Amino acid sequence: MLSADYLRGIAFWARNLTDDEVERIRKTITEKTVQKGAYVCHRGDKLDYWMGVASGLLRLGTMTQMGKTVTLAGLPPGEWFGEGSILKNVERQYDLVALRESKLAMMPRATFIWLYENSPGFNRFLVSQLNERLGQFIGMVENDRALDATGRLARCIAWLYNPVLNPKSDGVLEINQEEIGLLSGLSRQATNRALQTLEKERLLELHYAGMRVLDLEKLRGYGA
DNA sequence: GCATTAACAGCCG
DNA sequence: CGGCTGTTAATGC
Repeated sequence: MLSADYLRGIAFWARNLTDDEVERIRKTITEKTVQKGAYVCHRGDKLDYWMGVASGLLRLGTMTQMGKTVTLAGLPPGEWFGEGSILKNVERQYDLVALRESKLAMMPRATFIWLYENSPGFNRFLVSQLNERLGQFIGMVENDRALDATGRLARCIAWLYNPVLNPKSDGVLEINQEEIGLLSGLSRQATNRALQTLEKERLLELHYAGMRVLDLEKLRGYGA
């Protein structure tokens, strides 16, 4: 069973809840581990859980008819997702793949609905999360048409670093070049070149299997 | 040209 | 040693 402290560590929204609320829901939340490359769900699945990334990294996306992968978002630790399908009680709209071994926290639909109907703190969180997502996707539509590889990579890094959606970020992204490439739709080699360009411009600092973000605003607007 | 795959040597943990 | 990184060479659109 998850402790209240552990839950608050992996779920930013739990800090908006009263102790009573946390006590009431934490018993209902379970965890599971998924292996690298495994699908968490496919488009069209009916999944009765709201899920959070406790550790690892997931990719949210779809396939075109040609079998080409389109990434819609990367989900680093601390992010929770699926509220759209839960609220509407419909099938999942997207595929979800683990890019490395990941641990998922799963909240049953009944618990989610209970929070939605009873907890003001939870609702404040939901509104800010939906608002943040909306802003991200609008930005994607505006810019993605004419961005070069470096621009797309910069955008992708800015996503993962989003402090509202991903409150656990402290400046260091633990993601290797292959993984960020998978999210950006670039080969590992192209990713490597783009990262070096961004480092030369001092927008980030490369580390072994990770990087430190130095200028989030410039990354977000790169090439626009 | 530009991006991708394949291959390899060097480095980090 | 195994995984990650930086380069280069060959190939495709």
